[in-house]
Formats: sequence, structure tokens, C-alpha cells
Amino acid sequence: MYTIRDVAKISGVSKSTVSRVLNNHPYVSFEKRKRVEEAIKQLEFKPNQIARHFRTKRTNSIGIIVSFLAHPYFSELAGALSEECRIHGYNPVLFQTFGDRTQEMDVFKKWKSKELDALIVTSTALTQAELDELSDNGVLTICNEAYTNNKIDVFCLNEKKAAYEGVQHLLNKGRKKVAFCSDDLASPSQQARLSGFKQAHLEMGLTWDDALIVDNISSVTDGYSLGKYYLSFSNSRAKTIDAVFAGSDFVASGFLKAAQHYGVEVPLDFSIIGFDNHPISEVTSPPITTIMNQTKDMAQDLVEVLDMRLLGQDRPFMFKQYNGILIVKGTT
Amino acid sequence: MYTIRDVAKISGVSKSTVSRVLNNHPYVSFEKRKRVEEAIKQLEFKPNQIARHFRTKRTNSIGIIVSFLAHPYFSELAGALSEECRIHGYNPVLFQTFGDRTQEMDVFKKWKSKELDALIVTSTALTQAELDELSDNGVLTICNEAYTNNKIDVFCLNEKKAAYEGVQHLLNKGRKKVAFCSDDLASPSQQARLSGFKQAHLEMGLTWDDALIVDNISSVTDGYSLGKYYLSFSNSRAKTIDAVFAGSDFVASGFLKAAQHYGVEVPLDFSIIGFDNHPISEVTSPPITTIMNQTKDMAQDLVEVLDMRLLGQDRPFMFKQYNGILIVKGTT
DNA sequence: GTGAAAGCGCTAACAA
DNA sequence: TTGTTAGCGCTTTCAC
Repeated sequence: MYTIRDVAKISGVSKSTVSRVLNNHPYVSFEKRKRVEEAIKQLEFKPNQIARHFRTKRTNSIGIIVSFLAHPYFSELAGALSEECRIHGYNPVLFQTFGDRTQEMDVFKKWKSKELDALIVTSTALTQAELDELSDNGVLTICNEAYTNNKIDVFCLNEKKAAYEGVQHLLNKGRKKVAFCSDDLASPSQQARLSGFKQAHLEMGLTWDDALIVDNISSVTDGYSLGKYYLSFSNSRAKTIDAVFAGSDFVASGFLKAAQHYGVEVPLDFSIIGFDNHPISEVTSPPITTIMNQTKDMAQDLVEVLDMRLLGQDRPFMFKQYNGILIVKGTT
Repeated sequence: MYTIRDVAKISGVSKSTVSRVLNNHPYVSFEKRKRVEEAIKQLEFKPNQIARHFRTKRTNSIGIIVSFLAHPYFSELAGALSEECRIHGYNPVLFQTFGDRTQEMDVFKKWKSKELDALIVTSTALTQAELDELSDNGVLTICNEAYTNNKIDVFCLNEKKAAYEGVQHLLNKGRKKVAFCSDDLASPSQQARLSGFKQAHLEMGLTWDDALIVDNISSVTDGYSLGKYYLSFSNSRAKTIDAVFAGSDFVASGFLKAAQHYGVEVPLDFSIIGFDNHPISEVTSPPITTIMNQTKDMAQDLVEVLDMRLLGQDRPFMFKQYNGILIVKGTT
């Protein structure tokens, strides 16, 4: 492995000049630049990036924390964020934490120890207070969770409004017993959805049943099991529920399957609303009414702000929310 | 930001001793170790990782190249690989290349310039010859593509056999006109599937129609369009096709949707076989017969071998293939 | 057991 | 426009 020393020797210039060529500095004579470039080619010299990072104290890398890459919403979001980072000349580095505090902390350590110039958090197991403590130095951005201190840029879906509109849509169709599914009720975003759910009821003068607020439901299988639990009674006695706000298209499709299993007609006797506008919501029969986030816009805005901050621009911290888009299909 | 110098000063020892404590060296007196640890805590000292990497010429990071994270198979694979890396004490670093040569080359550069200790490639836009050139130094592992030089460890699905068994299953059901969908026919893995497709026909004394071998089909929408193209004729004239080997569950579900659109009975008049055993294959009606890969096993074996190599063990290069598992559901 | 000293490969004043 | 020099923070001989 050659170093700039070798290149300098071969091309008969100093290390500094080689370094200048490497960094596209002005003030290098055409002739010397030429000689250096030739030497580089000849030796197949590759600058040691670690040494550069060490010296410059920048790695040009932006970490992206994601809980589950297998979750279609997050894989899409991670993809969009990565792409934007590249466009702005940064190296996106993805970290999958499985919602695990320890793993997440490891990534924060990397950021603290300057391995990462900036950090984008798309989901976190940490509390707002913990994040507040961490956010002092360096560029940290939250995407997806509506954390609201004033030391972090935050970009997220307006979960409350999205849920509100979805549930309102169900209630407008005459539904009265709507189940609410969540993958993790403790998280702020799920809490926001729940409050949208409640608001929709309140505004129409309706009540909801707390027993129908269910936690830890995230997969097709979860939706299927829960759906079977509720819908198996639907023929024999007063109906337990007549609609579900599923929280994800996977859960929604599980519910739909359960409905079909028990011969419950959708959307005639039962309504389903999903979340994410995943391809799965297109291929069921009927296709699933769902709520879509504006992921692409979010990623674009986010990285633009991040870039400015990294460039040293001092600007007020942002808190930007995006509206969910209700896409009515066949299940409502 | 403090350095070991500061820690040394405070605790009244030399930099070397601090370094020894940091690296859990033996031969540090209990008493000095205690003092150093206290100073570290007091200053909230975090060793500069970049400096360590620079000095030791190791980053402890393993790069994982993935084309599309949004593709459920790859997100699952990437997840499994990341997890295994962690278990072995390495930092997995995911790179999404979108099948783009330039982006892929960027990652290879990182590896070459020692930013990454090893590289796992789950899909590549490079040819075997190009990879051969690159694989000289450092630890490179191919996962998923059956590249076969003897300078790389290779772990992959036996695509040919998997496709062979899938198509055989269709032919055994009496199907005669099977369409073959591929997302990228030029890739070795798709070529292997195609050869399995052909072998199944040959062994049963049947022929296939080259016009039914279709390229660039990967999404639900692609499958739906193609399905409509073929199935719209099925009532009015001699049937164009009576089955499809879809290449992915997404494509398969698009086909199923098209069949339902034209009132073609599945599996009575038309059979569909997908790939990946994605949740989507569970929620359609009927659920989609599919082929599953043993991702978890693959990831485990792979990282184990990688670890040994990184530990300096000299061992023959591996070429290990895994069998696909045919899961018969409702579409065949 | 411990400390002094050298140096990893590079960049960035500073001087020329 | 160029070279000399110092030094980033850490690990690792080597001598004691």
C-alpha cells in the first residue's frame, strides 16, 4: 500500500503538493499536477481515507438509525434518506437497531466519537429526555418521531391528523365500534395516532371502547389472529366490532383474511383501514384503504437542512410535519 | 473533547498506561487502573475511534452491499447478515447501491482504502471478471450470486434447483404453457433459474415457448400488467398461458390480481408460483405457492467463515449452496 | 509494571 | 506556486 510519500518521491514534488492535487487545490502548476496524477495512476495509489478522516476530523458520513429494515415503511424511508445523502455528497451509513437501546447507544457512541458527522434517527427506543441530553453537540436530526425540544431538527408525519382523518372516514361511513391497533402504544407516534382516534370520536359525539385499543400488533399474522378473535363472534351474537384502524397494511391484510375466513363481508359489514400504502394493500380483494406518508418530500427537506447545518450555517431548529394522504380503496 | 493526554495528566500516569487500560491489557497495577478509570468517568472521556482505526489499521466494520433495501428479500437478508456481524463483534455497515455500478464501486473503494475490514456483496452489477480483479486483497464474500472463482467465499441459494422444482411442480399439475418472469435476465442467478426452468421441461419431454420468457418484471404492477396482457385473451381464443413462474411473490400477486380481474379461476384454470415466501403470499386469496430461501442459515455460515478469515485463519475458499423450499399453498 | 519516544498518513499553517 | 514543519490521538516497541 503506497502513501503520498511514495507518490511525492516518484513525481519529484513534496507531500504537500501531492495532497493539494488530491484535494483539488488551486495554486498547483499544471505541470506538477500532471506529474503527480501520473504517479498516482502508476502506483494505483489510493489515499488512506482513515488517515484523512483522522486529520480533518470529518468522515463525510451520515448515520441513519432504523429499527427494522424489514418493515416496508422503514426500508422505504431509509432508502429515500440514503439517496438524498448521496445527492448532497455524503456517505449514508445505515444502522438497524431492532428497537434495542444498547444497539442504538452504540450508534450514538460512533457519532459522539466522531465516526459519523451527523445522525438521522428514524425511530428510537430512547425517551425525549435522553435525546435532549445527547443532542448538545453535533448534528442530530429526528425523522418520524414528533420530539419537540429546540435543539434538534424534527421532520415527521402528522400522526394525529392522519389518524383523525382515517377514523373520521370510518365513522362517516356509519361505523360505531372501531378497533385501534398499535405496534407499540408507548411510543409518541402511536400516542399521537390514538389521540387522533379519540378526537374523531369526540367531534362526532361518539364514544370509543378502551377494550378495543390493542397493543403489540404488527404483522400479518398478528392481524389475522386478532381478526379471528373478534370476527368469530360476528355471526352468533351482537357484533363486537364493525371496523378496524389497523396501523399498518400488514395488519390490515391479516384482518381482511380473517374476515374472509368467517365470511364477513368487507366493506359491507366490516371496514378496514391500513397504513403505509404498501403494495400489499393493492393485491388483496378488495384492495385496502390506507394512509400514505410523504416520505420522499420528508427525506429531501431533512437532508437539505442537515447539509446546511453541516456547512456551519446557524439557523433556527425546525419542526416540520407532513400530512398523511388518505387513499380510499375497497375496504371502506 | 478530551484525549488520553488529559486522562493521563489527571490520573498521574503516562499515556501508555491509559491506553493499556482502554485496551484491557494485563500488566497494569490494580491501583493505577482504578485511577485511570476514575479519570475517564470524571471527564466523560470517549476515545477517538478514528484515531484508533488510523493507528491499528482496522475499523472492525464490515460493509454489506445491497441493491434494493425496499425489496423484501434483500431487507431480510441484510437484516440477518447485520445481526450475525454484531454477534461476532463487528459493526455491520449497510450500503444500498440501487444496482448502480458507480455506487457499488464507491463501496469497493472504501474497502480498498481500509475503511472497511471486509465486504459482503449480496447483489452486484459487476461481472465475475471484474470481481476477480478486485478480490486479491482483503476479505470479500459473495452472498446470493453463484460466482465461482476460487478467491472468494460464496454462499447462495441453488437457484437452478429451486426453479427446477417449482416448474416441475407446475408441470406435474398438467400445466403446459408456463411463463417465466425475471427481473434481470442478464444476472447469473436469473440465468440459473431459467436453466432450471428448461431442465424441468426437458426431463418431462415438454417444450417451452421462448416468447413466454419475460424480462424486467419485478413489482406488483409489473405482474398485474403482464397478467392482464396474457389473460385478457383467455376467454376468447386458445389460451396463451396456463401458469406462471413469477420470480417473486410481488409479481405473483400482481398476476393473481389480473386473473381475478378477468375471472380466470386460480388454481383451476391457471397456476401461479412466487418466490421469497413474503407475507404478501399469505394474504391473497388464494394464498400463493412460493419458494423460500434459508436466509438465516446462510447468514450464519457466511459470517462465521468471514470471522475466521479476519482472524487470520488460512482456509480453502468455500462455495456453499442452499436448497430452496417449495411451499405449496392455494395457487397451484 | 511503567514511561518515553516514535510514528501511522495525511493536511494545513507558515515561510519562502 | 511550492516545500518545510508540526501535529491530529492513539498504540506499540523498547528500555528501565
